[in-house]
Amino acid sequence: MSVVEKFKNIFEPDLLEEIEAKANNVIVEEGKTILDIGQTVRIIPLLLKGILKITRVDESGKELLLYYVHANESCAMTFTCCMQQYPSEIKAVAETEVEFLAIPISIMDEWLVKYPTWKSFVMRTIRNRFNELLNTIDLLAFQKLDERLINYLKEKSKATNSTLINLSHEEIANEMASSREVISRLLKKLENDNKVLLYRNQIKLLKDL
DNA sequence: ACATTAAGTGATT
DNA sequence: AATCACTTAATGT
Repeated sequence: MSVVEKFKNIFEPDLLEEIEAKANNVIVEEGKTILDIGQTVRIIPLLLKGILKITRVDESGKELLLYYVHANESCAMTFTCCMQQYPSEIKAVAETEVEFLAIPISIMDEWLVKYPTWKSFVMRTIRNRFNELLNTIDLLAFQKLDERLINYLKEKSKATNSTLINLSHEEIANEMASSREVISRLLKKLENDNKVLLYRNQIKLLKDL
């Protein structure tokens, strides 16, 4: 599907034309880091295909999942970072093979005044993400780890479009900034409640999770 | 058969 | 809920 077709309901025709003219099509293979902490944001990614995983990393190298960017979305953090060329606070990894349009940040300002649909798109993605982050903070602050784990598994399942999760308990623990033993115990509990099936490096999600 | 890595468990803080 | 120390199970060589 062409770019124009994909976004014709969102952006005005003039803008679509300019996107076609000025944006580069980029394809990144699974697992590759697109943007690391400290790097300067040079482009705005407009996701066409695949999923980006956005994480924070603390001093000791532990990762905490912030959110996923799905197709037809962009990353709110890049908007906020790029305006004034701040280095990135976050890390973006291609969760699957990813295809996106790279829009040079130099024309961001121009588009914001020129195209109302671009402005509302930017505002909308920032607002959506902000709400989601508030939600995440709620989860961290008030929700118990077991609920967070269920949440995590569901998100993962949605991201990979499969109920079979290919992760070790340790990998999950790292992404949730927890420890392997705790995750193992919680998963065991979920298995006893017939919510999941556990295998080595694999977790099968059952319907009534 | 052996080594390595993932997962399970009890005790301690 | 995290960490430690240890056991058990699965997997690769």
